[in-house]
Amino acid sequence: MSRSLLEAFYHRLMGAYGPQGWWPLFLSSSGPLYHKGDASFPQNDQQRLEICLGAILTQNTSWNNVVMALEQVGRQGLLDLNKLAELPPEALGPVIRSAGYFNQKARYLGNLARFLLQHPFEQLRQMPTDQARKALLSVSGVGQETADSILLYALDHPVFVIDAYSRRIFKALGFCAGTEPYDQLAAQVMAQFPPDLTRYREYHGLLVEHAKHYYQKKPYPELDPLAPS
DNA sequence: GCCCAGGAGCCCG
DNA sequence: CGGGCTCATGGG
Repeated sequence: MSRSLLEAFYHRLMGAYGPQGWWPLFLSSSGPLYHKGDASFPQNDQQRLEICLGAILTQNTSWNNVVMALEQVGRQGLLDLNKLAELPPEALGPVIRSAGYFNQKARYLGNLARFLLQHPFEQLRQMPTDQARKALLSVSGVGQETADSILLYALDHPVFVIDAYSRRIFKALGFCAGTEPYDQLAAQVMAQFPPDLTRYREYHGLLVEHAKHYYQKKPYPELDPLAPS
């Protein structure tokens, strides 16, 4: 994993697409969906919770389906930790139906809500990153990518999120083999691309945007138009 | 009809 | 540790 290539690619993406301002909020924010260059984001626990719910709901699922589910959550007044913690999965499932795997995800959301009641956002934010990560991973339904998304976007911990897109793109560009275990790939990136909250958020958002342009449908382009030389 | 989406848990060799 | 299976809706 070359530091200069990783850096160059970041700037190419930024030049092509501009700041992405992830994570998109629409339920708990009356302001803009995206938060370009806004270091004070997220601003409150309700926004942090929305990010956590989205991180679970988007597991192997297109964002559009997640939006529909989150709208139902809001409509039912369920953007609320206490309610989510107590609501039986059979009752929550139909609400998030559009996000798919709704029986599983209803359980996962309940697990996470009960965890967050025991570990308030402020506590998780102050905790050392690796300790907060370990705690999140103890929740059934929170795997590595979901944990890192929550850490990065909801808890302001500078961790690099590896997802199917970033792995696919880095592999195509020859940055990595593509078969590395999650932790190993994340560690390689973070060793070469210094931890920085805003840059990590942007890089992930940019990779997803780039993937939607060139890495959605097979066959992928022979040569990535933004490949740094 | 088919393929895929911003994965995770479980089981099995 | 790695691979295969299950979970499910909605859009292209």
